Amino acid sequence: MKIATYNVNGVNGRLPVLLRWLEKESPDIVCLQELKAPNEKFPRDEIQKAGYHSIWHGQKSWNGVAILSKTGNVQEIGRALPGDADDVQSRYIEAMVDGILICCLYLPNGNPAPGPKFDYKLKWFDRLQQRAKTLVNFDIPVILIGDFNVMPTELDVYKPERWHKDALFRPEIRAAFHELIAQGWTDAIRTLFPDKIIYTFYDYFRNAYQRDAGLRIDHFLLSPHLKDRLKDGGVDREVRGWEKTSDHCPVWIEIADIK
DNA sequence: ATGTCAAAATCCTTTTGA
Repeated sequence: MKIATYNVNGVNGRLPVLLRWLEKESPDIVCLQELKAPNEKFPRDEIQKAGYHSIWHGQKSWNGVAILSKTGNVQEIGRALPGDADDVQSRYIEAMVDGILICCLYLPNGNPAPGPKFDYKLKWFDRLQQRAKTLVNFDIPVILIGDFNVMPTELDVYKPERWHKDALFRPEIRAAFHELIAQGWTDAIRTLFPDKIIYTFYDYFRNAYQRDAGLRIDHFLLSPHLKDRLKDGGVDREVRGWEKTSDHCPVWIEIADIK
């Protein structure tokens, strides 16, 4: 089973790119982030024509997450991260898909830091840790998937010394990510490729993609049930070079089916 | 400090978030 994540940076503006990639790579399950569309403007019909059932949690202008499935065997569990009833940002959706609990998330960017946006990121991260602490002990496979807006280590940044004060790399944020991992989660891509430089995002500025000046911020965190079923993974880097593309690349993993 | 991109409001140019 192939599972992918893709921060599309506007699901309608990037729809031709999304459909072209779905056709080419044909993942079984896809998590999307940054839909930048209200619920009524999600392109359900076009995605259905491409062979995918979808559930989504949209919002006007910003944020928005969705889960796509080829089988349509999807049971939504929730569409808000517990812990703050006043949080109106659409950044989380959770569903059982083909026997796996898929948690699609778009963690806040947090810049500029310090400031209220960084405080919101820290609080959101704390809520994610709380939810994850419950999920990691579930007797079913669980994956936390999406744009975490965190580079976990210096290997995940093209020039780490330039990023120490950035909200994506500050010590507090890296510490939060490592605390999350310590609950028992497996960073799938880093586990497959322990020493490899892998980026999932390239800024639109200064020809970052052409210079390979990227960041690894899109992650799959596997619960203990799935650790031994991880077969392969990678980044569809060439998609970042397509016309009218997102600033993120699609990322994917392959999970062995249950025998 | 800079740079790019897309979409909304301030509405055909500027502001915003990333």
